Amino acid sequence: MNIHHLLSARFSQAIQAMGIQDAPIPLSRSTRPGFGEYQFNGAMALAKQLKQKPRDIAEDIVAKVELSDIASKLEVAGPGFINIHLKDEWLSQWCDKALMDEKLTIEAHDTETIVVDYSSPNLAKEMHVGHLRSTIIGDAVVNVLEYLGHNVIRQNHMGDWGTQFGMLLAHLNDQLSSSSVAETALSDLEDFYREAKVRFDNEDGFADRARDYVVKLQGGDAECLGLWQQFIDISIQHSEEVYKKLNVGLTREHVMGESSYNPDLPSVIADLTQKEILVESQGARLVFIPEMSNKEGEPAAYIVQKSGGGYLYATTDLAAIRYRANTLKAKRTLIFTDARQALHFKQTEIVARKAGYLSLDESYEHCPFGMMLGKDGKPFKTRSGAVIKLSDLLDEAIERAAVLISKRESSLNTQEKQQVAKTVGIGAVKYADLSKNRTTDYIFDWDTMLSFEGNTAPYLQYAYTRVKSVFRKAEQDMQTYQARVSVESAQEHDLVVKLMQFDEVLASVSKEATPHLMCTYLYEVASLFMRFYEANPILKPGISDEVKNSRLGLCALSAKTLKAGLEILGIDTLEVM
RNA sequence: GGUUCCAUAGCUCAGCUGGAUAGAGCAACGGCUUUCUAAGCCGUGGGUCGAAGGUUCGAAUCCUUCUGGGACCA
Repeated sequence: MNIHHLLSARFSQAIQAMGIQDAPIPLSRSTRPGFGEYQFNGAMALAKQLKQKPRDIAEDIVAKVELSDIASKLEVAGPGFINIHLKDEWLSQWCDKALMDEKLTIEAHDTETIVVDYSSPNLAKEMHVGHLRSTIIGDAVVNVLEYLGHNVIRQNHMGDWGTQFGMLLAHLNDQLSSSSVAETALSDLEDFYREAKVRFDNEDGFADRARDYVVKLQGGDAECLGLWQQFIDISIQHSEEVYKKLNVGLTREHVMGESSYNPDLPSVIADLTQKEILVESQGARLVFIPEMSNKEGEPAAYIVQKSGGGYLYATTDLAAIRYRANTLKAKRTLIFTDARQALHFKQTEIVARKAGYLSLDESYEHCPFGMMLGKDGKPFKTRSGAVIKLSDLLDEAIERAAVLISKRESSLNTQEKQQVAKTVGIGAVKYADLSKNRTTDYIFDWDTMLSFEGNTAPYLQYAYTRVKSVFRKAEQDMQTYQARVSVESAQEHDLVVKLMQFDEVLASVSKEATPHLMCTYLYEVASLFMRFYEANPILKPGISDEVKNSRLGLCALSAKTLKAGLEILGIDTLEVM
C-alpha cells in the first residue's frame, strides 16, 4: 500500500474531471500535526491558469475528489492548501491486511535486472575503513532492491590487477621458496605489503625483479599466474571474513575483479577505433569529450591506452559496462565509490554512450559518498596516522558494546551477552554510517554511535525487543499473530500512518540509493511505537480482550516493520537485550 | 586556473518533486517508575538556514555573484 500513489491518483482524477489536463499533482506529507497527514498543494499553481482564486479552486477540488473511503476530513487552509486527514477505520482495515501479508502490503511493480557494483576493495592490501561505506551502503541498497523483487546482480569489482602485484609476487615467491606456506605468509596483508615495499625501495635488484613479474603476469606466464592466483585467493578469504563479521551478503561468487576484463581490453580499443571515437595522440589512445570542454573550447581527454600500450581503469570500466549491458542485461547499474571518482564516472558514461555500450533506457548511476572523518574533522586514522583496518574497527565496536552491556543489569549469561555485544556493536557502526546522507563527509564518533540513546541502532533494536517481550508475556507468537485492529488513540493513529508509509520509503531508497531515508523512517517508527507503548497499556489489568488483541496487532506490525527495515540495512535484531 | 560538492541550533545531522510557524538526536535544565524491559516517555530553552541579489503568490530548497572549506582535473 503506497498512500502517496493512491492519493495522487485520486487527485489526478479530480483535476481531470475539472477539465484540466496534464496538471502536476503536488502531493506531500503535511508539515504539522494539525494539518492532517498529507496535503495537496496544486490549487495555488492553477490559480493563474484558471484565473480564479486559489481557495475557490481548492474548494472545487475538494468537492470533486473521491476520498470518502480514506479520509475523515478534507479542509482548505491558508492560501489554498488541501489538508487530508486519514480515517481511523481505513487505517484499521489496513492493519488487518498487513498482519496477513509477509511483505507488509508493499505494491507489486515491474522488476528489473540491476547490477550493483560495491565494496570493491584492493586485494593487494587489507580492507580498511575506507571500504566500509561502499560495502554497507551498497549492501543496503541491494537488499532494498531485492525486497522489492528486482533481479539484482552483485558485482564486487575488486582491485586484483596492476603493477603493485609485481613486487608482491616477487616477495611471495621468495617467502614460498624459504619454505613458508602462502596462508602464513599472507596472514597479515598489511605487513606483507609493507615488507614488499621496503624491499622494492631499498633492496638491490628487487625492483627489477618486481617489474619483471609485472611483465610476466601480463604476458600470461603460467607460474606467475599461479602465484597471483594464490595471492588473490587468500586475499579474497580475508575479505570474506570481514563481510561475514559485517553481516554483508557478499561472497566469492560475486567477485568480478578488474582482471576479469583483461581479455576484453584489446577489443574495447579495437571497437572504439572502428567506431572512430578514438584518437591517437603522442602514442596514447584517447577519446575527446567535447561535452566537457573548458572555456577555451578544448575538450576533456579520456585516455584509454597509455603510450606504452598499457590499459587503465578507464578501459576496464568500459569493458565492464559492455559486459553488464550485453551479458548481464542490466537495465540499471549502480556503482558505489567515493565522491572523488565522480568525474571519472561521468566521463566513462559519456564515452560508453558514444560507443553504444549503453542504450538510452539503460541507466548508469554513480552513487558517490563522502569520506569518514575523525572527531577533528580530518580523515579518520589511528593516532599515529596509519590507516585503520576494517576488521580492527569492527572488533573495537564489539568490545565497546560489551563494556557498555556489562554495566547493565541483565539476566543474560556471558555467552548471550557476547552475542548481544556483537549484534549491537556491529549494528551501531553500520547504522551510524547508513543514517547519514550518503553524499557528504561524516564524522565517525564512537561515543555518539554507542551512546545507545536517540537515533541509533540500539534504540531500534531495543524497541524490537520490547515487542518481543510483550509477546512472550502474552504467550502469543508474534510472527503468526492475527487480530482485528481498531485504531482509537492518537498514538495508534500516528503509529499506523507511519507503518503504512513503509512502501513509500522503500520506493525512495531504491530510486535514489539513499539508505538514510530508511534509517530516519525506522527511527520514527520506533519512536512512535515507544509513545504508543507508554500511553496505551496492553497486558495491564482492566484492558478488555478486544483492546488487548488490537494493540498486540499493532505491536506485531511495528516489530515486523522494524525487523524488515533493519534486515534491509543489514542490521540484526535481538529477542532480548 | 578549470570542474564539482559542501556551508542549517553549542555538537552530530534531517529537511523529498519550491509550500503554512525550519525539524530530530546529543549536550543543558525540569518532570515521570506500587516497571507490559527506564537502552524508555513527557516538557523547557536554544536559529539573521554562510552573504547579497534574482525568479515566484511562496525560497533552506531553483538561478547568478561573492566568501569560506573539501575533492577532482591539469
